[in-house]
Parts: sequence; structure tokens; C-alpha cells
Amino acid sequence: MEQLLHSVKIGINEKIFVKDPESSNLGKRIIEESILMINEIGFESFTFKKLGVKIGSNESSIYRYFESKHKLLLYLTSWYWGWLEYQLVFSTNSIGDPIEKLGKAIEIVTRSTVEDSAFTHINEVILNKIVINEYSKSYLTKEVDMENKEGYFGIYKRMVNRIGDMIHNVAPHYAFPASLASTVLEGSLHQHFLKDHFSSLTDCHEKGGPTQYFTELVFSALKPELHG
Amino acid sequence: MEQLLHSVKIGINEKIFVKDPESSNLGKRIIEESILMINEIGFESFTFKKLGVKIGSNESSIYRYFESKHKLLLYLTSWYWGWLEYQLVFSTNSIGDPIEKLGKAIEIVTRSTVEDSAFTHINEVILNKIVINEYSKSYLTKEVDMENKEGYFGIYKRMVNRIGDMIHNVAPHYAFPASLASTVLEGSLHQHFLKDHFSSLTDCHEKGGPTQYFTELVFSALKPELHG
DNA sequence: ATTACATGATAGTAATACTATTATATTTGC
DNA sequence: GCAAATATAATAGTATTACTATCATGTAAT
Repeated sequence: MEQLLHSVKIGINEKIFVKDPESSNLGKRIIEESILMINEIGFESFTFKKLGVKIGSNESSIYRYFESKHKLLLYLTSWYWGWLEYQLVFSTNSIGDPIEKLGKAIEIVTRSTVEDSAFTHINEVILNKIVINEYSKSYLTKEVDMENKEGYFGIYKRMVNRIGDMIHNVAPHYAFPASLASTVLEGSLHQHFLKDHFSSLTDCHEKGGPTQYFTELVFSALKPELHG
Repeated sequence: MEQLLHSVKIGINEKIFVKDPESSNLGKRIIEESILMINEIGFESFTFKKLGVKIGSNESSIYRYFESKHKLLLYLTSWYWGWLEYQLVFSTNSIGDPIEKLGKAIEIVTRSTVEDSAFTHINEVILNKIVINEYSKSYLTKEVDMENKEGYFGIYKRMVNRIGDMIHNVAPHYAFPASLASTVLEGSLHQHFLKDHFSSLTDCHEKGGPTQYFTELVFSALKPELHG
């Protein structure tokens, strides 16, 4: 399994980058250190100039990989969703029972991220924090429709669709499978954020909090429509 | 009723502004036109300089009211939540039955905003669009904990708590009233956004879509714990 | 050794998000 | 009605941002 994972590469829309950061050492350091830096100082304060200083490289060299910091954010979050999708597919693929399958899927997308040794230059735990704090900013823009057309959000959409399909397989007559799937994915990020910054607005205080909350929420919504 | 509404002023944390925009004509025009402009060009492209040109005033004069565009966003969104809270309290206050009361509350916070003639200089329909597109940016910052301590998000939190309390009154043993309340408020904005930009990720396509989706979601979650 | 390509260094630009200062209206108190 | 106080406007200035452009240097492949 470790071997298998080591040969996996998360496939990201090539329009998001100018030059593939996976293709060079500098590229990998851009990814590695930008994750740490965005987490430390936030996306607004993050600049290519500061990143250049940190990795002992030059601003202009970073522009060879990404034409803007917005594109870098799209890259990082796409990578995260691709990585999570991989976990999802890998862990649910062999499950035959639709209910059990959906349960496992909810667990995977709502749990706190654990480290993954397969991608040495990417810290998934910290990347998860970035997704919680910054993902919305990647699509809450005036350019969203154009960028959506270009396929920049493809992995995320595929992820929502996968979960929506699982919901459909459990309850074929349920009227809101896509909305429920998007609520779980987006709502999970939100509950994790609330846990850290507005603790009175959530009940998900322990480690498994969001998983338990969303598992109950989804299955009680589907109960009246259960298949079979 | 119209008379009553005309005498109501939405109370906003005074630390958010330097000078109360409700206290002068210029202040009101700042609010009125900033809503239109942020909706048109998006919060990132919006600047006080551009706003000054639009209202025939000067950048420096706008800084007398708000020390930054971030604070102006906090003001606008606080106003929106205060306005919505008013609608919520007004419409549910006289309802005795907890189930009916919660149902009405969900309807009010998930429906598409309708015009309100009580506040002539504020277009609530457009302000609602701003909240959908920009509200997350007001708290997804490195300053969130400090600003939360200052009470900048007080109205929103009160709103979530009100709905959480209503949930609790319907189902006193339900374990996640605050999470469910925050899911409805935040999720509603998200479903409205998806409707406009990622229609394949939602099933809430018609006008009453989000209301029906969240009403079913909440009541099915509470069903096993129903009071009485 | 030559060429190609990746990276680095430097400079420059228009715009942003302000602050500071001074000037001119407008309102208010007497 | 006038002075004083206050509100608003005009102008200038600053550090930073988010880039683009050009040229130099290092390194790797033929």
C-alpha cells in the first residue's frame, strides 16, 4: 500500500499552473513552503516576494510556476480535494452495502485530517487548515463563472457528485442528494472553523464531533426514503 | 406596522465605525452606494477612492466614517443580520407552538430576500447578495479572534443562538442544536450561491428550494427527539 | 564546447490602502 | 448676524502589492 501510494500523483487541471510544480525541486519547495506560510500569516498577507525570501529563491522564479497567488490557492486546494477524493475512493470502493459505504464516506470527509507519509513535501494536516480558512475565497470572486468553465473546480465538484451518488444509492427517492452532499462537505469545513473560533456556535467539540453530527444528520434525513 | 418599522434602527457595535453613517446624509450615501458598488464589482475590486468618485465625495471623507473597507463590510453584514433578526423575532414572537415557531424561523432565514420599504437608503435584496458572496471573508481572517472578542460578530452569533434555542425547545435531548442552527444559516447562504454558480451541486433550483430542503433536514434530524 | 533551459537579479509600473495636512463649506451657539 | 466649531474636500505622500520586462548567470543535455 505505501508503495502504491508513492506512485500516485494527484492530477490537477493544467491551466491552473504555468509550469508543473511537481516537475522540479523548486516547484516542490514552492508548494511545501507556501502551505506553511499561508497557514502562518494568512492568504491576504501572503506574497510571492515573502515566499521567495523564505525559500531562498526569487519572486520572478515563482511566477514561472504560478501566474498569481490566486492560482496557487486553486492549486493547493485542488490538490487537497484530489487527495481527499483518493482517500474516499480507496476506502469505500470495496464496500458493497450502500449504507455502510455512505457512512464511511461521511467519516472520511468530516474527520480531522491525519498525516499521510506518501507525499513528503506536502503537509496534509496544515493544508487542511488552509482549506478550512481559505477555500471559500477561491470561489467567492467575480471570476468564478469563467474559472468554473475552465474546470478549475473540477475535483471538488466530482467529490460532491460522488457523495451525492452515494446518497442516491441509499435513498433513490430523496429529493436533495446534491444539496445534502454539498452541505456535508462545506458544512464540515465550517464546523471545524467554528470549533476553533466561535465555539459557542457548534456542538462538535471533541475529535469525532463533526463526523457524529453529520452522520446522524444525513441518515435521519434519508430515513423516510430508505431503499429496500 | 410601517410606522413602527420606520422608527426602528438596527443597532450596530459602535467600534465598527468611526462616525455613525446613520448620523448624516453623506454617511447614508456611503452605505447606499457601497452596497451597489460591492455588488457590481466585488469586494476585492471595491475601493474608497472609487466609491468617492461615485458619490461625488472624497476618499478622505469616507475614512471619517470607516477606518477600512473591512470595517465597512462588517458594518454592512452586521446590518443585514440585524435586519434579518428583526424579521425573525417579529414573525415568530407570537407563535406559541415550538414546532411551528421553528418552521417559521427556518423559512425566514432561508428564503430569498424580499424588498423592505422601511429603510429607504438600503436595498436589502442587493445586500443579501453581498452577504452570500462576501460574508465569509469578514471572518476568514487572521484577526477573527480579536475581532470576535471586540464583539464584531455579535448579531450573527445572537441569530445562531436564537435558532439554536428554538431547536432546543422542539427537541430538548437533541445533541447538536448549535451546530444545526449554524448549518442552516451558513448552509442557506451556500445553497443560494451554488444555485447561481454551481447549479449541479444543489437541488434548490426553484424559489422555495432552500427553505424546503432545510425544513425537511431540520425536522427529520429532530424527529427521534421530539418533545412531548 | 555549445546550446538550451531554468533560475536569479534588478528595475519598473499602476494601483491599493491608507495617513497627514491644509483649505473650504456648513452648521450651531450666542 | 457672526464667530467658533465641525464636516467635508482637496491634495500630497508613503509603503506595499501584484505584477511585467529585461538581462545575467548557472546547470544540464548533446
